[in-house]
Amino acid sequence: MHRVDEYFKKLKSKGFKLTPQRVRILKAIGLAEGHLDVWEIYQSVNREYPPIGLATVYRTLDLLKKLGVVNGLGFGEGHQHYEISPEHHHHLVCLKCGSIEEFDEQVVAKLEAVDKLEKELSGKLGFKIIDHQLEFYGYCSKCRKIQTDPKDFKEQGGL
Amino acid sequence: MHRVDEYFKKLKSKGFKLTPQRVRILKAIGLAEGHLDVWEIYQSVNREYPPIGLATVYRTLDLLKKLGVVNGLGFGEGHQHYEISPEHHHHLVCLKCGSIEEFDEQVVAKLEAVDKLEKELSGKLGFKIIDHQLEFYGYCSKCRKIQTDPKDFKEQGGL
DNA sequence: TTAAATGCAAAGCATTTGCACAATA
DNA sequence: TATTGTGCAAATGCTTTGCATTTAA
Repeated sequence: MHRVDEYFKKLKSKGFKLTPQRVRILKAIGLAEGHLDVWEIYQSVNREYPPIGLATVYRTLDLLKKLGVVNGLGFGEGHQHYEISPEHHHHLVCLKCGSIEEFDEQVVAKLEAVDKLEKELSGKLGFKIIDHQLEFYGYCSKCRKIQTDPKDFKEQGGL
Repeated sequence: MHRVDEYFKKLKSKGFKLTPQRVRILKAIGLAEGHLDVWEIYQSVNREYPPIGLATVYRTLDLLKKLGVVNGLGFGEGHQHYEISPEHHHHLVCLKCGSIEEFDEQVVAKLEAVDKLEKELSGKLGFKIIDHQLEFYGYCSKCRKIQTDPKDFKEQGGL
């Protein structure tokens, strides 16, 4: 059974109604390749289920977030991207161009340490930890070459 | 010499002008206890330097971010909070009430593993890493007690 | 002196909200 | 049938931008 289907049960068990909109929004997020933002989710659902309002998308995401079913990720763009709550997620965020690369954990040593820490913290701090996110900030290969000075700043759209 | 002062030098050396606004914005962030958001920074600077515009705060933060001097942290509130770029920063973000607690790293085992990983990644991925952020998501002690169901949802302002 | 920076006000988006109507359980 | 959920459109709120003016170097 796919994780998304389990979440349908969770909604029902909590007394929320299982509407076509909610089902489709959750599926859209779950089936997407990357992390969709609100507008993309709206578009995606609209393709097969036209009469949906943007407000419904926002309200549903709000609900799903609070149920711990999806996570909203902010990358400093001014709006959020959503994903089905995963084990964890790691990103490389470029401070200049804002690009976001996901990196495969297997590229390097595992992050067992973080998982272990998560468990320890959960016990000690009275904070029930559901998920974590590790992000690295820096400059992507492209941006490492760019100079940052007042003159270029304007031309490059602020780098 | 305080790190903030070094950043003044960095600005100058890159050819940017050292205006009173920029100095005060940077100081406000550097001296603050927590992580200020744009409005708080604006208020803070206004107290001693009235003729400053909100737009200037935004533009300055943009510049400082791109220079790697400050970091914008998004906690899913719809707007960012700023801090002088630190070694690293770890938070506990409550998925229900949105509260953010910073946790003292010393509470538990150190996160050497993350620092080590940072170095390894820097070499392998062609991505120059400047900083990282580790966030844990879950429910704070207060919110663990609250029920999430349709009836309460409205009354509690969506929990 | 001159490019860069600022303030103000207008414009642009993203998100939230009120309310009448529709739909689930 | 009783709530809960939805769509629409208006309202908010945060952020960006254009332009005339000021200012650091």
